[in-house]
Amino acid sequence: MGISERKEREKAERKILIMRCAKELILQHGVEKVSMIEIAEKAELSKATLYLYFPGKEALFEEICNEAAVRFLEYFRKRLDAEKSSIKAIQIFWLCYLELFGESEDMIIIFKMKNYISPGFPFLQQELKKQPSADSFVALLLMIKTMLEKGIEEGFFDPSIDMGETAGIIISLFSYIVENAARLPKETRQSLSIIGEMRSVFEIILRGIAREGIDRSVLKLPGIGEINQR
Amino acid sequence: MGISERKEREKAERKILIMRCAKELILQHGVEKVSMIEIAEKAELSKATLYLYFPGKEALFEEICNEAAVRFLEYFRKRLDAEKSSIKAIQIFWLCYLELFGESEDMIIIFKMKNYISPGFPFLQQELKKQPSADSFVALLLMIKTMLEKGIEEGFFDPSIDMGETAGIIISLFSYIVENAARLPKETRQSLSIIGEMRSVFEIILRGIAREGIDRSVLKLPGIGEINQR
Amino acid sequence: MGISERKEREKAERKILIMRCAKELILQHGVEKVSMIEIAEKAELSKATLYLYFPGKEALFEEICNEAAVRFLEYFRKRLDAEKSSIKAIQIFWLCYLELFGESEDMIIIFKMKNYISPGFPFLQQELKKQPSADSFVALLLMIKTMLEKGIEEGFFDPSIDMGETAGIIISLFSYIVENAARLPKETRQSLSIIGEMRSVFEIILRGIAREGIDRSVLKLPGIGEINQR
Amino acid sequence: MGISERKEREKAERKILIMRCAKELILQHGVEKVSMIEIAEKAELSKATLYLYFPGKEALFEEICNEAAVRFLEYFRKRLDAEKSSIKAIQIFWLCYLELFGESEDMIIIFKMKNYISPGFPFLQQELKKQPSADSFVALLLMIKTMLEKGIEEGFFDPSIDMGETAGIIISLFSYIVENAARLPKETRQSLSIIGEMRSVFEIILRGIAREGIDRSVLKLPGIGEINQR
DNA sequence: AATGAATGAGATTTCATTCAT
DNA sequence: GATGAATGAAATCTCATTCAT
Repeated sequence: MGISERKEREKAERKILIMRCAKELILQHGVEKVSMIEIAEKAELSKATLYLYFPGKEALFEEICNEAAVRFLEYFRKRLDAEKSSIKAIQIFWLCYLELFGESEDMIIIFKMKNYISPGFPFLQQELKKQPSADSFVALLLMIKTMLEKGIEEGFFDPSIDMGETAGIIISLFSYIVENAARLPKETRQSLSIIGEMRSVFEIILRGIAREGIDRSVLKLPGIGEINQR
Repeated sequence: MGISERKEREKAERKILIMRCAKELILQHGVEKVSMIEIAEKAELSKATLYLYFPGKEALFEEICNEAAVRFLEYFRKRLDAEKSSIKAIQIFWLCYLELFGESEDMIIIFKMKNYISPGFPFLQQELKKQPSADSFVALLLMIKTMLEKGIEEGFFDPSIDMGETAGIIISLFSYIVENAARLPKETRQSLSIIGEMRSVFEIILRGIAREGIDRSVLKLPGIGEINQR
Repeated sequence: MGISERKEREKAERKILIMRCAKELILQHGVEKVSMIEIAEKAELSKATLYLYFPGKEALFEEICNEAAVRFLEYFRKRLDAEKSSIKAIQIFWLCYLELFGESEDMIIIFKMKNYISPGFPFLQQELKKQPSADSFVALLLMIKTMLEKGIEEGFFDPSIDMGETAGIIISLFSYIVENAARLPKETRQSLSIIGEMRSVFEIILRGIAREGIDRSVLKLPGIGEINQR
Repeated sequence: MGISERKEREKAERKILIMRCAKELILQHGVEKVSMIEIAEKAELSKATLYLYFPGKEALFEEICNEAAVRFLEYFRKRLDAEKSSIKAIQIFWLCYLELFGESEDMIIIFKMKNYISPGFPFLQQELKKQPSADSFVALLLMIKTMLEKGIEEGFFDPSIDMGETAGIIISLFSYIVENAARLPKETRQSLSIIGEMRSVFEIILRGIAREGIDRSVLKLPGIGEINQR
């Protein structure tokens, strides 16, 4: 029992090692340009060994992506409190995003991979069904949608707007900005301007879906200063 | 005289044929996956012949992209009237977009190619300078920015918003949706839902950048019905 | 009659034009790297036209080579006087070589082409018979051999030496130096050092084949100064 | 332990196999005309496999060349004795040359490759610096130069002659003859006449650079007969 | 007579994947 | 379980030569 457990643990560790190396390379060079040999070399394994842990390149990438998405969702859920208002939830969502974007770079991985694996998502959901790996994307989408719909109930957002669609827009924009930001060196990426830009976009969207007459100052997202205070 | 003219015309037609075949393949499989041999086969030419018309793959793709962008800009400028209000101009912009999106698929090409040639644009403009081929993207960005700034002057939009950034957001979103939409079969793509979705996005943005208190009905974009009436 | 003559003349002129262009390119880039299209462009003709005048690349090159060799032989024969001593003849040979090397670059063409067409010559004369184009090389070889043998008769050279072989050595060395020199820009090529080097080589050979006891000062070749005085 | 050693040996053998096949093809068709696919076919490997052993065509060729040059230099150094006179050293040099020319064909490879990699060498040494692969050629040149200069000190050779230049001449001639000889079938190549010819050339040069009055019989090189007796 | 257009054959190189050990 | 070695398939690009007009 002890032995088989250890073996299993070791196997899991190897898998994580491979995924971590792949992630680093993806962050450096972009998804398309990462090759199996590079990953193998970085992990100090042989190419053939990768195939013991993953049936192929595609599967490896999908798993990387899923894992990051699941982590984000958990991270967010942990910080979320059912009683909080939708606006508050959105602000927390934003903070989680910022943190994982800057620190673990998980957001970059998520969106880079999303664009590679399910480039049509969230707009082409019918195609999605063929790729079970996209489950976590769907979960993300639903979470945002739920928040936004709660915002309608609470009177912040315009009830005539389709929040499934809006959730898609938000994911798209974040995805797009992330894809761009990922090309910058890490220091630049964490600079105020990039994060400021993402905030602008998000705020414009929030204002765009708000009910007429809502006080816009409520829709403001926390800035960098407020993040550190948190 | 007549002969040389005809030859020239034929040569131009061949060039167009190649570009058309390349465009179709790009629309079908995405830019990255299109190879010179595929284009050659589709055009019923030999690989070598392509190189008579274009110095290389890169150049072929750039020309496809530029041509589409120039066409869109001209198409739009022809319909634009200097005296019209910024809101009207934006509506016309939207109509032009819709038409070229649905009919000639030029918008799809533009944005697909943009993502291939200048993936960072519009957010990483410093990288842009290395690629002179991106001139037409810049022109597009500037045109949108100008419209939005005119909207500030006319009192529609919030003067505290950076319209260069907003123009970038709009391009990004259009680019993103287009990239997605392009994966659908043509019929689906022209369906109400996709176009409706694009309209929603654009309208949300417009509302998001509008001054507080502006009558939102002014910011509405023409729907499918109105297009055909036009 | 007048017309057909003119036509023939024009045809010959075209041929010469093509050959001249090819020669210039060979001088610039080396034989292997010259392509038919380059020659055609330089001659402001189409590739296809070249094939009207020459059955193929090979034949074009052979003719260029032959023509240069014939010219050199004629040039030399005109300056040669049957009564002159063999040493004097060799010195004139050397002067002719220098002049055509520096001015018309014919020597460069001859040897570059020789190495391309009949790389084995002068050592592999049995293979040569398959290439009738090498006639002029043979003529050159024989001329040198004749001079050297006359030198034996006149008591300058060692009668135990095979002068056919020696003639081959001389051609080889000249060929080799020319091949090297041709890679230099024209100005450098005509500099004292290259010509000086060729002279050294030739003098060493002459001393090497001289009879023992011969006054070596007789074997000196004219230097640059003497050339211009001539 | 034994296993990894065997694997390493096998890998080295494969590398040697590839190089041997490449060498044979070079000997048969000349450097320019040998392609990676031909080498692969001859070695009964796939094209891709070659790239496991060599980063590219260039590198493969350079390694072939270097290896042959290094072997020759070692072969010669082993037979050389510091106390021996320069004339003796030259005779040993000649014997080494003959042996490696006839048996392993290394000399052919060296000079064929030299003409491909550093065609200007030894006359265009300024171009050489760009090609670090030419180190072994330089070493060869220096070795000959040193021998010749020792010959001046010992009173055999004319002190007014530039021995750097002369070393260049010798390399050129050997290179030239080798290039020619390599086109012959192996049996012919090893025949008396070719080797006799090379000997003649070398002897002529030695006589040409000898001091006046030196007994020419000292400058004789061992003939075929003497080689086998050795 | 001249040529624009086309092409077949071939070159180098890359990479995901397989398999014997 | 791990891997070194091998490879098939594909990509981009070049060039001498041919042929219809």
